[in-house]
Amino acid sequence: MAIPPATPAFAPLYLQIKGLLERSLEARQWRPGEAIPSEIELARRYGVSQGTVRKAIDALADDNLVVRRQGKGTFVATHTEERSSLFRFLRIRRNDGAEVAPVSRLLDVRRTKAGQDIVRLLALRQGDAVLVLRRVLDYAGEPVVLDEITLPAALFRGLTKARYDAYGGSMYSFFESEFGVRMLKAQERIRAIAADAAAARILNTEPGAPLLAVDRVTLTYGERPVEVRRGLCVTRAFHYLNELY
Amino acid sequence: MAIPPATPAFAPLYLQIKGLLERSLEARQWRPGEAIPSEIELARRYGVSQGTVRKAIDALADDNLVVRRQGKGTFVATHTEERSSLFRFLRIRRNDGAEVAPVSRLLDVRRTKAGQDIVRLLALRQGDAVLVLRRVLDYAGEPVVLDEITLPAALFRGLTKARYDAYGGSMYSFFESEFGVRMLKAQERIRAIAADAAAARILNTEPGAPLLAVDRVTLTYGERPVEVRRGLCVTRAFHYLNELY
DNA sequence: CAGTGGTCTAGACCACATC
DNA sequence: ATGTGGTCTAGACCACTGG
Repeated sequence: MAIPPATPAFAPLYLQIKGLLERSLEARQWRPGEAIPSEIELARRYGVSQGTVRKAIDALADDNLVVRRQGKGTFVATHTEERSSLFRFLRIRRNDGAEVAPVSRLLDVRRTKAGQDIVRLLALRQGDAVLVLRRVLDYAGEPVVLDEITLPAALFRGLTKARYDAYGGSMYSFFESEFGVRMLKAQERIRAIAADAAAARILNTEPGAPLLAVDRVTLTYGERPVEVRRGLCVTRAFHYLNELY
Repeated sequence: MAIPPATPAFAPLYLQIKGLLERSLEARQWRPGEAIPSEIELARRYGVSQGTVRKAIDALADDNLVVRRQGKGTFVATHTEERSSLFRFLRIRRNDGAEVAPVSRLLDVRRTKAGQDIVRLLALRQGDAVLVLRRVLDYAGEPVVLDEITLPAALFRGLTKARYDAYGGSMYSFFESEFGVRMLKAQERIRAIAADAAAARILNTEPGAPLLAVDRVTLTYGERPVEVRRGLCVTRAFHYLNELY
């Protein structure tokens, strides 16, 4: 132990360390996919024991902010690598349960002013600009999900359809590597609705057909909302999977 | 340290301890809501350090099998106490987000032979008997969810409508305290369907109206399935809430 | 081999609950 | 005052990775 904490610990020491590491991650002090310093090095740096750093990193790993790999190190979590991370935010499964990766097809990108709901959900100011993306997820060539994705324009300067089309990889991987915006967690509200004519056409079904409507608000560091998304899903051959525990 | 483990630890020691504790829980060595022995006592009993027992109990707490309370002890988790545990398995929320507890109204209990799907999902044998419960969840007097709950008859001997009606409390609390069956985790598959005439009548909506169909398989100790449930939900004023992280 | 995270121990002290 | 879980430390050893 080198430096005893001056503050009598409003929070436990390991949570303070976790907070410091979180701020470093947010500041992109280490890039996604990169290793952070070893536990021993961090312990030395912060003047605490290795056990305390360990608890801090364990907490970060629980939050999916970093990934531990025995013998190698601890790495900044990324949407770009690891096939598994795709299904963390994609809960749609084929009815036989298989984890099939869909093809993402961007229909259009449009720029507009945020409506009242979006202003509230994204914590924007009245009149702020947003980008609205419409995209379809195809499974084996069949359209299954129609997403309308709303983003604060200020955070995604230069996002165009051409640029996404040129990029290979998932939407969140695109956001992370091209705009430095990392989606960390989300809240979804799910309802059943009847398909309108436009959605029915795109999803290759009939108007009035029951659809799953999934309304998502996605958060980045500091609980800041950075995406609002509505997904419409045809659940004939697919379903939304959720684990309760 | 008293007894060094004879086996060279196929699993880490703390996971072995966790397994032993789990078996004790399953055997109802301590009743739901009761305190388990203190960390120091367990460490003495198993001949390991307190830190190892601590990691084992932490893992059990992560699985929601026990609840830690500082200064008091560690308690066997129960569906009977704690309002919060209700919403662990009930994801329906009012559109304004409020956690309102519904009133559960049992329509009927019927005994029958398990069909092919149920045999598979509940790991039964062809011809085994099951109980089928139909119940409605009312929110402010309005029917919102219609559940069809299928249980292995062998585990729920003596379950009747009268007995449930006499019992105050949630369904899982009823199962736990009256039949010793504890629901630990579940998997849900969610789809949008059109209401049939029967469901529409009970849920006070029109045939063909879009409904959320939530298919749940619920597991107890040892990953054994003990409940299959289909919930139909009118999502006009309500939705299904899910957190992704 | 050295370096990393993973486990285990032993002991000190803190925070909380109860009597 | 006592007993509980919660934090923190220091050090030993294990298991995995890669040069």
